[in-house]
Amino acid sequence: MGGIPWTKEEDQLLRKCIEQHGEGKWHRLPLLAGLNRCRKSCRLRWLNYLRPNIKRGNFEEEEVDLIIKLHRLLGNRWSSVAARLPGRTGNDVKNYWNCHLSKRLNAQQDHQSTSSSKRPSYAPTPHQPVIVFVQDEGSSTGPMPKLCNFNGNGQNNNQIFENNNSTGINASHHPMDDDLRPFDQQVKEYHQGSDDGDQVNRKWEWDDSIFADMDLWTD
DNA sequence: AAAGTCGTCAACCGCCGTGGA
DNA sequence: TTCCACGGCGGTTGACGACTT
Repeated sequence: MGGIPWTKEEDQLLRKCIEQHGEGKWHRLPLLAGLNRCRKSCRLRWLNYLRPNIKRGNFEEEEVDLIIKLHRLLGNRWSSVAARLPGRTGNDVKNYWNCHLSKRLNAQQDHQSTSSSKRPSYAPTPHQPVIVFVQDEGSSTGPMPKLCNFNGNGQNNNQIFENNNSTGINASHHPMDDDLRPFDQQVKEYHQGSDDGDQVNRKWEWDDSIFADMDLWTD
């Protein structure tokens, strides 16, 4: 393991302390619990192992499917992915991805890249929904992320896009104007560009909008 | 049976954003 | 405005068990 394993006695002390004082105040917890561990270790041990309702064991097929879909939408934001998987932690999801899925998907991508036409590395596979940043007309909040589908040439499939008016996408806005840079970069710039000082709420706001869109897509 | 290799996953590390002083 | 403490997160590490040679 990557550190000193927790003993049953330490787990007991941590659990007892959190039952008494509640979650949070991690900086005080080692002292309160009488543990010779740093605040981060205590928090991690609780969140990844001791918290009630944590699901252990193999991932089910539905969970794996969901992880793949969510990762496509969110990238390596493991805590956000895990938030949609009841009982699973970000660490679990991350480990599962690194051990199982990244290799599997890389192998698939290698196979695709040798058998299909040229496509930019960040471009989606055909009919794979991706996020584009759309400036809604009359909106003062700046570009918002929306799901969009692509055809096999790496171009937007307008048919699907325009049929998806229920997502709130402005059909008069041509999707090819949208930004197709790598997702992580767009997220970073999106947050950097925020000037309302409420980035956390805003992040969840658009996460939810993406999932609302995704539901429409998968229905 | 022994040695070497690989896969898994708990734990740690370092960075970032936030809020309060 | 700056500094600092804290919470939170993703990336990485490394021990250990399983598997292969």
